[in-house]
Amino acid sequence: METLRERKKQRTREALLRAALELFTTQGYEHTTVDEIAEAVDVSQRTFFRYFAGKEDAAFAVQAMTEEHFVAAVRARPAHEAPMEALRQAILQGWDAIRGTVETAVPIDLHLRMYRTIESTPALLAAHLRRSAATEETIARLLAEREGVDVDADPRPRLAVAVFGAVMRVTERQWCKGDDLSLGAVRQLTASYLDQVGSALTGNWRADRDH
Amino acid sequence: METLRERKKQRTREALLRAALELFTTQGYEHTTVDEIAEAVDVSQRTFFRYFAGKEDAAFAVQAMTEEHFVAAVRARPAHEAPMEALRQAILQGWDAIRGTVETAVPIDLHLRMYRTIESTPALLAAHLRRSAATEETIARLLAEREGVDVDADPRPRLAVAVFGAVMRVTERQWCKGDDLSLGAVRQLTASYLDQVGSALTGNWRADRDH
DNA sequence: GAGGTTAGTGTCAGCCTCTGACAATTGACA
DNA sequence: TGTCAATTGTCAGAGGCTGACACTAACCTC
Repeated sequence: METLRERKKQRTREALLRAALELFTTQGYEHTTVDEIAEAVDVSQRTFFRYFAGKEDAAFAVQAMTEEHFVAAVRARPAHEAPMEALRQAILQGWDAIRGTVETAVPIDLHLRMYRTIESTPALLAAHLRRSAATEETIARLLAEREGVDVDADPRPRLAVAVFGAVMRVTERQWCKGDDLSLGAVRQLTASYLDQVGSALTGNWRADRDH
Repeated sequence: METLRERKKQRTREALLRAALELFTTQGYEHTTVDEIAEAVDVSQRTFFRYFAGKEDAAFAVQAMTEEHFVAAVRARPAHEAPMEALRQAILQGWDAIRGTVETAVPIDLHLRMYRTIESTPALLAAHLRRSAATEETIARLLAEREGVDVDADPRPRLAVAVFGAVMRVTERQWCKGDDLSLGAVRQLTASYLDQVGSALTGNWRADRDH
């Protein structure tokens, strides 16, 4: 943020991002045109595409930050931790750290509402799942290196990470459907669901149906 | 397939589908325009959109058949089977049944090559993951009903199905990357990876690194 | 501080996906 | 054979996205 130029650029980008998220969450992603976003910030449509690769890119700009944060958190876990435990700790601590990371760019409330929009917009949900898949690949390589196994010969890193990702997806989905759209709620859901994976796989659900 | 009209429609649809998949797999999905597909079958662009909701819809027309087949296979499993075992049997038997199901519409080889294209095309991969998520939701409800639990109150059905789906994704990915693009190869990979989930989750990979 | 350099922006033209409207064609059926 | 209905083609247009080029504003040097 040295020169006037850079500050102006930063401001334009943030204005575009905020306008985009605001429009997406209020009137829907599909019903928001790039022209509208550009007009709300009073720049040309062409300028929008100079800051974002497309509508989708704007929709996930904040998510991208939290993903990076999560990867860094996994990398920072002590080497003696078992893989799944490292992932669990990283995600739980990640939910706490989001507030600080995100709020530099966008109101935290807007970011949380955007989750709902993503979950209920087919095109965005698809993009979200693909992004998650990419992150999982990164994490799988990271864990494989940590544990000293070959990620291409041994399927266990990818399997473990995929299972973890699957639990996270179910968590997000349930969280978005509920009323309590707070960080505390998602943190609690995350821990709860991670604890139930084992029980879910053994598959004797009929024994105790009062879950 | 009674009237001449219906036969013509069927032929047009199959011609469009085959032309689309052929073009997608040879010159790439993004580099194929709808105009090209329509021209290859000698119909107007508008007609293509009367048969398919979009390029993407054409790309997944065959996958949609196999997904339905899988859901039906799960529904047909005996009630005494544990959930995960039912899924395992359904998918393994599904891989065998694909040949018959698919070949009525498209050469089996073309369908298998399409998997690779999907896996290597970001837009298609995203759509594929979303479709899988939708199928998983269907299966989760099915299993919940089978086991007599409430799918919205008890997270275990969704968790189990999500984990299963995660394993399938890793399997598909590895299969597409390899050389042997046959049904036997994917069947074997599927069984192998399903067997390794437990081992992957316990997370003591360092003990035996020779997987 | 004037003048040249560079970065960011606006404008314009164009491609591609997809949709609605209307007219033309073709199969179905009495 | 003539009417009816379904299928198709044509046309126009919205919306996402990109390349080219000119213009403006910030930067940097003298």
